[in-house]
Amino acid sequence: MPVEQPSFDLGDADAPAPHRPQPPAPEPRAPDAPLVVRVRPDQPAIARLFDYTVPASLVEHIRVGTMVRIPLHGRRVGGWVVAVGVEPDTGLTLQPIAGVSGWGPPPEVVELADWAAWRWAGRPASILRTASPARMVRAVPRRDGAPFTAPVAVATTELTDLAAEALAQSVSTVRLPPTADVHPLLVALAARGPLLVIGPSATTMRRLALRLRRAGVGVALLPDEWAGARAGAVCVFGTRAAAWAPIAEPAVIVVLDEHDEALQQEQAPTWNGRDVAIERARRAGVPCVLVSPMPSLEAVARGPVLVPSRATERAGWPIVDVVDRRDAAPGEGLFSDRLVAALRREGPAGGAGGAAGRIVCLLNRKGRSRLLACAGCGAIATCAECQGAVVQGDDGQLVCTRCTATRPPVCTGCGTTRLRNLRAGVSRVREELEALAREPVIDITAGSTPPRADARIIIGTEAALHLIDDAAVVALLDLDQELLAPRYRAAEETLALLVRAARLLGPRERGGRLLLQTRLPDHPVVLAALHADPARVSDADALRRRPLGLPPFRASAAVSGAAAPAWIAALGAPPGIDVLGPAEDRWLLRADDHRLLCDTIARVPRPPGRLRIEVDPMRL
DNA sequence: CGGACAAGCTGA
DNA sequence: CAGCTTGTCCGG
Repeated sequence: MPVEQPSFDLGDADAPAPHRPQPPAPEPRAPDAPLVVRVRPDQPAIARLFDYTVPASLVEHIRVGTMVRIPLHGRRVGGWVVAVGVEPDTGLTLQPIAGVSGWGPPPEVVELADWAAWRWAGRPASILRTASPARMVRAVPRRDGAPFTAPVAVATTELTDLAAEALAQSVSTVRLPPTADVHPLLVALAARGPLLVIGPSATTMRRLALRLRRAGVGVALLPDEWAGARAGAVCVFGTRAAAWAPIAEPAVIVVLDEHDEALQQEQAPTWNGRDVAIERARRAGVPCVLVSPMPSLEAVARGPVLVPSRATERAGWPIVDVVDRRDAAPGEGLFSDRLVAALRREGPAGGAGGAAGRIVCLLNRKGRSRLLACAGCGAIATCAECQGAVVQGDDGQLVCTRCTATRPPVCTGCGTTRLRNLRAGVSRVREELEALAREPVIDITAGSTPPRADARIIIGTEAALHLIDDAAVVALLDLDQELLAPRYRAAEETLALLVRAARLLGPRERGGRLLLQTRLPDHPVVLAALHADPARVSDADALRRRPLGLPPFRASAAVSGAAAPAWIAALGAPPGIDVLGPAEDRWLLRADDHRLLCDTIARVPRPPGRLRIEVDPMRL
């Protein structure tokens, strides 16, 4: 169904804004000299830029960011125009570009991609792919200079005051409790002009975008409405990739739930949407407003934390029941009397909340499996050295829990590679809960479908929090497993889990309860939730991390892959860089700041072969 | 990335 | 020594 699209609708996406002049026009050239553009090929392995001429018929479509086809070494590849009207090296015959594919990111984003490639030791092309539309955009809507329509002013509230304070800062964090409604804050910020709003959850971003649209404000929701965002004069909402949104001139950049790890890209380059947003706002000279119920140390290091009243903050955290399990015998810690009472609706929250008093029990299991059986002969997978139980690591290898010996995932009995995850943990707990509750219990793990609305008791892993949005009680059966996890962010990650649990329960006035079973009742995470005071975690973490040189106090990068030994050899021992390892075929670099770390990484040539450099790794 | 070309291996 | 594989280089 080809729609005739004879030429590009240039719209007014690059119309000059009153407070910022157009970028300088291309250098004057002889009337008959062809326009020359510099192009970055869409091939991450090719780091160079190449110059091409532009046929006269295509000149009107060319701007910085435009996606073009170029002949390169006898074939055609895609690329982005990164400069227009350049002076080519003399003595070089330039080829013409082969065509214009469509609209690309605006010039500021093309520059930001270069910065991010430095900051996260990646390739600009891989960033530009993220910044480009999923499908080619042949035309963007015309807005014909229509101005941004700000929302109608709302009465002054605590949130409008916080918004005003945040707008006076270049970077600040507004600490709003887990169940607080951020819509009024966004309305107040949008009085300044079009917002760029990014956050970890697609469903939340969609909901907030539609709500602002209903309030009469122009909104484009990424990734679907890329062209609408490129046209300008609208607020743009999206998940972490929206940090690269094609919005030419946001008045404010907002990052919701800035503490959430989903804002960080998992594959290298491991850019973090919050940090991209902060840099983008700095370059644009506009305020960056971070919002979180539990500001990360990274956010705290960037600017002031603006807090609402104690009453507001307390109202937005749930009632917390700390169940001290220090006197429980080892192994019987999962089912306290308080939990059993809640299961039988005898607890204080028996009639509270929606979903007929739903109870969600969480038992998180990181890693892939605790117990594996062979799909062929049924044997339980054990260690070849000591016959201990093995668990499957994230890389698929079987690791012995006793002697840490590692082997490939192959059955020692019959040689098959098909191993079945028994999930004995959650299954057994489900049966025991059913016996205790005397009614059916549903279990939910990653890949499950959302439970029926009338499922009253649910046991699941963290994945359950994505599939359920309503509960009267959320019980963390083994909080200590989270608190004591061997990750430097364990405390922040656990509090983030409690934040998500709190959102199932709703505001404190709904009476939902967060049940924490723990042998560490005085842990800062427990106290933070109990007192609605997340600073207890960030203060304690800062005290712990600073002397250890952990993020954000020092910068780090993990280097792995087949080419890592050669790269480390080429790195040598530059001043100011600590090189640790290898541990599990991974080296760790540390420096006092990112400038030194990233400059050093950029100077070392990359040997051929697979090399993964993870700047700011999640695990050290 | 992927084509071009050079250097190295093999079999009659 | 042709014919093939493997490796390195480079692109406008």
